[in-house]
Amino acid sequence: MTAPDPETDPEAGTPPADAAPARRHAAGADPAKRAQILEGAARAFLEKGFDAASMEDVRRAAGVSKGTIYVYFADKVELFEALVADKRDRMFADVISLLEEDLPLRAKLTRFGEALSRVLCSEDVIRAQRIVIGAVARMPGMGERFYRVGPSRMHDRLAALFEAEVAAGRLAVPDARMAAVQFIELVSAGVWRRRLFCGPHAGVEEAEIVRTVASAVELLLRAWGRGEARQGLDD
Amino acid sequence: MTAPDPETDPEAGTPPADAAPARRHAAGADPAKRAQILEGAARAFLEKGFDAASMEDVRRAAGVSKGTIYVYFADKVELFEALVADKRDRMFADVISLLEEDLPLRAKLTRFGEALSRVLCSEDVIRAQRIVIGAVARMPGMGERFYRVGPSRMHDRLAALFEAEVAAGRLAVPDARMAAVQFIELVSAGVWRRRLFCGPHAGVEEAEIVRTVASAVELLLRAWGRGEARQGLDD
Amino acid sequence: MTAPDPETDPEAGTPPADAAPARRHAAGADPAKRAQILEGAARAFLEKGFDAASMEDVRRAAGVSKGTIYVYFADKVELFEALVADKRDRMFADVISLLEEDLPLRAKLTRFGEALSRVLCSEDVIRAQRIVIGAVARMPGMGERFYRVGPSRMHDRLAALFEAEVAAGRLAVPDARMAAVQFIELVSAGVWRRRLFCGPHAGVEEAEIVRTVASAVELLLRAWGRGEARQGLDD
Amino acid sequence: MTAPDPETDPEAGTPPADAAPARRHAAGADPAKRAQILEGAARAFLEKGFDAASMEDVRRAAGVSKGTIYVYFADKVELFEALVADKRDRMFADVISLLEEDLPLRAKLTRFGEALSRVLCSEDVIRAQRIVIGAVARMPGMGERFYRVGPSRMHDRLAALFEAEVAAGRLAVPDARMAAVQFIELVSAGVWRRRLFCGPHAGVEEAEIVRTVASAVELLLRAWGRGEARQGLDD
DNA sequence: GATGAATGAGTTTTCATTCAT
DNA sequence: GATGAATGAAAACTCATTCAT
Repeated sequence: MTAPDPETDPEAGTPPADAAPARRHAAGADPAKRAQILEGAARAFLEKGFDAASMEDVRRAAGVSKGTIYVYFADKVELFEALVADKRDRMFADVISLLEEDLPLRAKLTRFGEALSRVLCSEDVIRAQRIVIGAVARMPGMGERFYRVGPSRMHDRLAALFEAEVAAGRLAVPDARMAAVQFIELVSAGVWRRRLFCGPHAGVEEAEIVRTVASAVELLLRAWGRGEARQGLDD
Repeated sequence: MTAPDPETDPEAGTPPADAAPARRHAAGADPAKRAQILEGAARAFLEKGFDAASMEDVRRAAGVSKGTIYVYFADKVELFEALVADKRDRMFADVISLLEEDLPLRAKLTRFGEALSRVLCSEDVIRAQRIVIGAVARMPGMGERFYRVGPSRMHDRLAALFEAEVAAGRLAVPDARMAAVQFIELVSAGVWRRRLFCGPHAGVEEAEIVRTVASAVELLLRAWGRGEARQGLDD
Repeated sequence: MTAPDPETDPEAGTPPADAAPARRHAAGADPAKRAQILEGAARAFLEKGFDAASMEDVRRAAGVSKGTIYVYFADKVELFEALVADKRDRMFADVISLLEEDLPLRAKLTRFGEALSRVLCSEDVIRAQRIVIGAVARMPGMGERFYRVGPSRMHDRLAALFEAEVAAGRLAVPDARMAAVQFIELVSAGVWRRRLFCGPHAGVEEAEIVRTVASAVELLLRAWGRGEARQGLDD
Repeated sequence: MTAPDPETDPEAGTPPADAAPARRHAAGADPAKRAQILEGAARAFLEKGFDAASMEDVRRAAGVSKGTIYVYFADKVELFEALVADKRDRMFADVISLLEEDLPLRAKLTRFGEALSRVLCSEDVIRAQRIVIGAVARMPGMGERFYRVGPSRMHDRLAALFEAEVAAGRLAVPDARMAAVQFIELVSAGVWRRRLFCGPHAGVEEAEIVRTVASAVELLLRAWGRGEARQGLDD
């Protein structure tokens, strides 16, 4: 349940990099070049969006030839899906790991919430999410996978944590998964949605995130906290 | 605070309709034709997205000539922005009006929450939001305006309601705006975000929305409810 | 049997040209523009062949824009097939009509044979046949149609003529269709095949054609001629 | 007149094989590898045609590297011309040899005619001829050479035979070369041309060839046969 | 004032050829 | 000497926009 399971995704991603640095790579199998292309694609797509970015933009940003891109990726869509798959996994891994730390509930939720909110609301990630959302109509599978390995997995992990806390008598939530979903939503309440539609409010986000997460934790504990978990609540 | 302020938007909308109903309209000044074009644009853009829909698609759906479209709208982007502005206002008006009704707090929040959630998560509105979000990079102003007259206005109205309830001693929220933002987020917790990334879960949404709104109301009242507003809570 | 039946071909060709010169044509329906494009396509394809000629070559030769070509023809293949269909019918009509003339058999065969041979071995027609033959693998239907309305129809008409001559006692061919096929082949014996593979032998063709047709007629009449048809044969 | 004269061709073919069989070949000088490449090229070009077959198709079919191909052949055109030169000679050798056999005229012409017709109208050879003909515009030399060592040589050999028969009193042709050309044309009358433009008429060809050759022989002998060569003719 | 045929810049993708390994 | 990854020019085709009718 805690093991990472990236293998559930059809997009295997990088071909097995030889342990011993091979002198010559098979066509489309040089991980460095693949990464270079993905990096250029990230720059081009994040700046302009999927449709507005041309393969020429990608080529220029990646510093490779057009032909080379097509050796590594069958077409523009496949390149984009590979890019999303690549960033996605990296993105959520660190955040989830915070739930494994040995900390009091309040501190753990706060650290997790802030980390999650910071990631999801950072400029690049917001741009990426906008593009993915904008592309869902044409690439439904990609959106589903993004949701599954991102938000959905968060829900699972957090629900498990809540259940453990219930068993330990520190929480009285009647529906752990609902509570998990609500908490995830609350940690970026007002920020994530706004960022999806609006440009960054210069410098505001960090303070807002701290306030928002603190409020989310308080709301949760005030509603469902028991025993030591209620410490510090006025009531 | 409750006054409608559409005039803050640069998109004036319909050109000044002549006071005296002219028999003949100036170029690009026939409101019926304008509406006809917007209707066609809505169909075309909702079905295919901004980039994938061609002006030919719009023309066909609207049943006018290409030239006419360009008389009413300077280019594709302006047409799209006008379309979004047009739908946007209609969309939020009804929902907000529910907050004016004379009902007990719990019922009022439930009705408002369900209505809002149903609107925001309906297939067409989800599609529209995806397209707007996907277009934010290229049309930042449009996203800002959408957020301002949509979610942001919700926050304002709901915060005002909460303040009134605090004044009436039925709520003890320390930060009415934060609570408003949180409530808005909670009423579609787990549904809106998923729908942004995924196709509809056949038939699931309605039941999910009812459950989710009920849980949101309960969470809010359990944390901050006072007096009669706590009726029905076990604790 | 003698009526022209161009309607057997699926390629309807030119849309009905209004008797009264319309001021404005439907998209892709201006016969003059269509002819202009076909003329440019003819120049481009005849010079370079189907694959080697680019749509840019066609555009330049036709003096229209690329977009316009694609309004009139769905793609490169369709343009080419339309071109072939267009030239084909014109090409064979005159030749076949020679068989209807009221002349002694020997003269009729000679005139027909020379006309056919001249057409089939002229530079432009040879180029066209080369391109069609080279394209058969990719457009089998086009090759079949070319053969059907070209050589095959010749066989039919000539076989009918031979049958009439047999009935009139001037010919004793045991198999009129075989004789027709043989005669068609003989009138350009050695010339057509060579021209398919080789460039023009400066100035040789005309004399060669006359000699070849004379020899073909003599061979036929010597083998199967009866009565007056044998006049002038030494044996 | 009967000596092989491949030296008239500029395509020397295999580079000078070292007199002493070297253990190691110079670049582009290994005949086995050259043959292997040509074999792959044959497969690739016959299947797709000159333009549609890519050098990658050739490489795959040949099982060598791209670079190696370019060591043996300067470019795609040269490879194709070498391929055609290679197949060409093989193709006509056997057929011509039939003219050397010691058989009665009628039998000899029949065997020769059928063999020639079968070869020229077989699927692979038809495909090859289509490709060569389609490429004549871009590679005129190749077409010329094909005609010269193919049909043209046939004409020479057959004309020589006819002259011998005239001298022997068995034939009375006034123009042996013309008769030779005519006979060559007649043995595939109606079949070769049709096959150039159309796909195979399932199973028809063999019977048609036999009938056609018989008719060609009969026509020739009926017109010009003398003495024993007229045996079996009704007249 | 409305129309829609024409435009041509710009898109994605292919593939003959080269040259570092 | 062989290899095959990389190249980039060029291809077919699209579509937002204009302007003569």
